[in-house]
Amino acid sequence: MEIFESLHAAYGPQQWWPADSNEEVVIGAILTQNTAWTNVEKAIAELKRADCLTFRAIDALDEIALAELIRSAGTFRQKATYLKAFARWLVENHDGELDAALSGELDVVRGELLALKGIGPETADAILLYAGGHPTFVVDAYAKRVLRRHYLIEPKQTRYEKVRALFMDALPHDVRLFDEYHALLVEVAKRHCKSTANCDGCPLAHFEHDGHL
DNA sequence: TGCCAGGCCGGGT
DNA sequence: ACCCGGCATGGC
Repeated sequence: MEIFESLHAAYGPQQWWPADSNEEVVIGAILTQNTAWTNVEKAIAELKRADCLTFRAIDALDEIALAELIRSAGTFRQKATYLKAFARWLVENHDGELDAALSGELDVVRGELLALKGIGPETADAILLYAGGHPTFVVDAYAKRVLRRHYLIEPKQTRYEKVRALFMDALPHDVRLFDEYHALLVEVAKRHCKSTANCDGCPLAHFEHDGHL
């Protein structure tokens, strides 16, 4: 866990996914697909203003009206469809109770989420970790960028499940660890692994060929 | 002013 | 299995 320890020593506890409810986590997870978080915040504010920040409300809402509320998040017609699909699934199969829907065995719930339109592997893992309290590792563009930059994965070996397995096989399955680790990878990527590398002061500067996570 | 951001889907090879 | 075009807003 050398990388984790270095990042943790440098940045400390992160408190990453800001939300007032588990439902808001899921909504944010869908809205943030390939989208800057600042644009998601505007959309969430619009949903809150319309009192539509729950899946029961979204299930009852007209899809076109929903799309208009979340316009600022980009790809808003698709995301409106995805939110409606999630709401319908939740109400039909779990009486609209998110916590109950996420309370099963990790792999089982993960499979159910992946079967939904608009829920891919990263969104599923974010939901499972941050709303469901399941120990699953969230792999995003930031994590891949950091790993590539430090030669911990091959340039082409960025298939989601492979990278996820890299972490899951090497680390204890602990929610707090996975939460914190993901947040720290985002932080170091934002500071040092943008399009142009700012390696000055990067906590990982000396980890170039160390295979440990 | 074009490029990018906390992806995913559907169709093609 | 993997690759690609489309989706779309707001910030830099």
